[in-house]
Amino acid sequence: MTSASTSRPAQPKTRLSRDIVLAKALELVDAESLEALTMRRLGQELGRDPMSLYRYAENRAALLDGVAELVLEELSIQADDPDWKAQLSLFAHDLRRLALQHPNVVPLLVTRPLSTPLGMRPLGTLRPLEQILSLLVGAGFGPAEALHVYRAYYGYLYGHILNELQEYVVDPEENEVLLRLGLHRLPAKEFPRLRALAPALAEYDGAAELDQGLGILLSGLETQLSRQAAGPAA
Amino acid sequence: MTSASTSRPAQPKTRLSRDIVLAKALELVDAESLEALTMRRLGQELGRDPMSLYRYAENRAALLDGVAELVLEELSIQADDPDWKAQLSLFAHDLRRLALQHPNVVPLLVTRPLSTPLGMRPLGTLRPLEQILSLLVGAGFGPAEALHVYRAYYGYLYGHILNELQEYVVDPEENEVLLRLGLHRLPAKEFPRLRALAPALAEYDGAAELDQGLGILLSGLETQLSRQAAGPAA
DNA sequence: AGGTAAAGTCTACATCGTAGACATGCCAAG
DNA sequence: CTTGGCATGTCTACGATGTAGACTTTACCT
Repeated sequence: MTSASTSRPAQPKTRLSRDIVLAKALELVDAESLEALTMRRLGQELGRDPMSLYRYAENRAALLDGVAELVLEELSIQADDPDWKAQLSLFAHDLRRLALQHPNVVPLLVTRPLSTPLGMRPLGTLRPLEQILSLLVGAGFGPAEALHVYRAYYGYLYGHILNELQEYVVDPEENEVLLRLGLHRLPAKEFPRLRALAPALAEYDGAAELDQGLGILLSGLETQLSRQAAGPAA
Repeated sequence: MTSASTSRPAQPKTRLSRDIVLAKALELVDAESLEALTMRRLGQELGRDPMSLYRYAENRAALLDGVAELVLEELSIQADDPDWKAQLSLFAHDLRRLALQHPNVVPLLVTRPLSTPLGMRPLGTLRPLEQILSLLVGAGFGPAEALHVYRAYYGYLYGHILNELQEYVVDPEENEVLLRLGLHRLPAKEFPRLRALAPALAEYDGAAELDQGLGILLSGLETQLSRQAAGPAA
């Protein structure tokens, strides 16, 4: 063997760039896990010294932010569609698909913002927010109402994704078996409902569930807001 | 100074126990952060060798799970209340209060389950699920319907909490200023809506928002499910 | 050809989780 | 009271991690 052993997927020529680094980082996270994304490991994966990464991200936390931003950039929203509910539904399914495609990144999407005040987040992270606000205002909502709708919408959306990922088990064959096995550990006296629901847990249709919840929430919000706008107290 | 320098809050006598360890761990997480909770630091805080902790938790991850479980144990639900919507609303506000009280623990509550198949989670984590299912079945839902309602409910609830914590800024005085300052960084062309909403962002009433969203979602689910149960296709 | 700034590397250090051998304390059985 | 034995706590040590700072190499513009 001249230079490659088992996995050395990087030719030692090409110049590095932020995009290349982040792409490889995402690849690594998808293939293994968040903890597997260490500076040394990523450096090795790129055929470069780990320290070279610091030219493209201030530190590891920033690198993680970069990965999250990269994923979110795959999303786009048609901000001028007058049918806001359809557009929000579309966007929701896009995000859901993304989450299922990059499950290991979801913890980042969900927790990184908690340690970063809103105004300081990477722009890519804030863009969806701005676009959705724009969509809602364009559809006739007042700015404050739009914020209101956005919050309920995003809240439910993120919650649903977390829910679905929690119930998602990798191996589709042994799914039921594993599930029952896991549940079997639970004391029967204390967890009768949960144990009885094992089969129902196995046949979970995430997309349908998302649709239903969103539909209810959004049309509910719509009627409530329009009623409020019609006759509020002065 | 005889033995204490700045902070040595542990008398070297008392026997350790899992509860003591977890309580101190939670205290530390609340006072500082998740990353501050290292084995060495916690050992020092307890006046014991770091390695002694391994008698009470297999490893650091298990310790984190323990902290999450400890927090969730503060919750309780009245599973025999026939007014399920009121009970769910109560529980929701309990959880919200808990999240605001222990914001640093929320990432744990949200992400730890992602790496643990449902059946393998600490029992304390699963108890709310079981109790809510019980509540719903007791109120007349079929088991599958109950699961359905639970998912939408918990999804929205967790989403709302994440949302609220994201917009929560610590210093209540400089709140507006900081917020505006943060937002001021955003390019005006690209983020007009967001920048204009700075004042609205500042006066966020989490409890009210939670109530409204939950109310809409739950009553929507109720009517939809009852309609479904009345006349479904065979 | 030369010079300058960027890109990449090397070395070193503090800190982390934790394995494994060891010391110490406590309680029950003799 | 003595003597086990087992649970509890400690010590030492190792490999891995993030990253600072000084250095070398490379690429490009004049």
